[in-house]
Amino acid sequence: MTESRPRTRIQKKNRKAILDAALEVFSQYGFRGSTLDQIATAAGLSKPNLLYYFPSKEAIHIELLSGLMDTWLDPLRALDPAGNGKAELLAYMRRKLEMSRDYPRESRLFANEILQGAPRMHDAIKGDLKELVDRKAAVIQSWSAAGEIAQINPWHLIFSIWSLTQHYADFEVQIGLILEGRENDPYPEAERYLETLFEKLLAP
Amino acid sequence: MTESRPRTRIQKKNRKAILDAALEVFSQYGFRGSTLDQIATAAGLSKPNLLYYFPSKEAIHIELLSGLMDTWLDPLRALDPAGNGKAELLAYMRRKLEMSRDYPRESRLFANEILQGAPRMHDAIKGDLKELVDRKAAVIQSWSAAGEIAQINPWHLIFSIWSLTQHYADFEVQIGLILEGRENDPYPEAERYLETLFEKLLAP
DNA sequence: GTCTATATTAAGATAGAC
DNA sequence: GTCTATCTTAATATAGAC
Repeated sequence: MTESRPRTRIQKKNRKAILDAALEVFSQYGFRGSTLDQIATAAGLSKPNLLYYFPSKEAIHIELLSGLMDTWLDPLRALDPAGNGKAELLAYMRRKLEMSRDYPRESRLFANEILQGAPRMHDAIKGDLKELVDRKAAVIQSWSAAGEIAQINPWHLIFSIWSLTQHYADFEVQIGLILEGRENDPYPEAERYLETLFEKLLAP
Repeated sequence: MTESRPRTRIQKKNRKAILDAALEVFSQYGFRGSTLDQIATAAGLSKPNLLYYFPSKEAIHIELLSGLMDTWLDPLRALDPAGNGKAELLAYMRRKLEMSRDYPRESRLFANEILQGAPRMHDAIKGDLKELVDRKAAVIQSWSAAGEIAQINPWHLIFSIWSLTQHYADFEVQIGLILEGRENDPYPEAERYLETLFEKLLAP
């Protein structure tokens, strides 16, 4: 995926600026709704100069997505079968919530890709992601069987952790408007609320 | 919003076909990522004929969104202050899950609009939606005070009902790929899982 | 009401000077 | 490496015949 390795300092800086600008634009408008003009402007470069660094609009998008999948799955990979079930799952939820807070654009880029039918992530979801989820679902089932946590459907448990945490990034605008005048930063309350929710849900 | 009322049967039929096609396309690609060509093809009409019924691409989008807001809020409006707290909230969750199952495109249209910064729904969210949510949050608080349900943040409770149910529509592709070979239809399990979750969360 | 033809602008991408 | 100029295609929208 990273065949062309940047050499000079200026190349590194510009590639980084382009990817950051593209993340900003793609995460808001999706692939087809974004234009090279927007990305070039956001990156402070001309359109042809942008295409000096990347061969096409699609190449930028693919570069972003392929970098994303790994980062996105790291918290789930970190779920330790040897650890305590409830503690591990709560820690996973907290890490996912932190990612929504710290990387909301990445979350929205992913959401856009799925909404559009996952044309570029289809294989990664069907392959690596499914395989990882199935593996971790078995771990969760073993925690249930050992009486560490309640008997619950592990796949839907994972979906619920995803949806509850990513919602704060993906629907940030809506949440901000509804909580206006009440909570400037929804995350502290979100963490308290979700901790309570999963404590109660997982209690055997 | 509905200034031009269709007269003839054929007008009604074509307007409906256009709005249905537009829902299909907009919900997948967002406003900017969708083209009139796609919508016209999906509706079985020529592009100029489509623009005979609607003055512009934006007019179609606005028509869809303004129809959506009301339908979307009906289940929350139905939350009855006189009813039993836990039963009312579980019924709300079930209605929202049914909407994800029966109207997934509407859910994705809404998700796309929020992801793009809610340019056309901003005022409706800040106005009607916020007002309704604040009102129902007070109802939920009164249920907590009366000991009918646990003490929990009512705003985040509402967010959690939205995220958990809408996730099955918005991330349908991802869920389908992960559950492939396991559950053809995720909704029966989703309902069981979410019932358990909210039973445990709301128990005083 | 519906179509073909077309005007007009925007978008992805390239050529070639510096 | 970066720019201006430009090619080409696609997109919104309109004109005008039928």
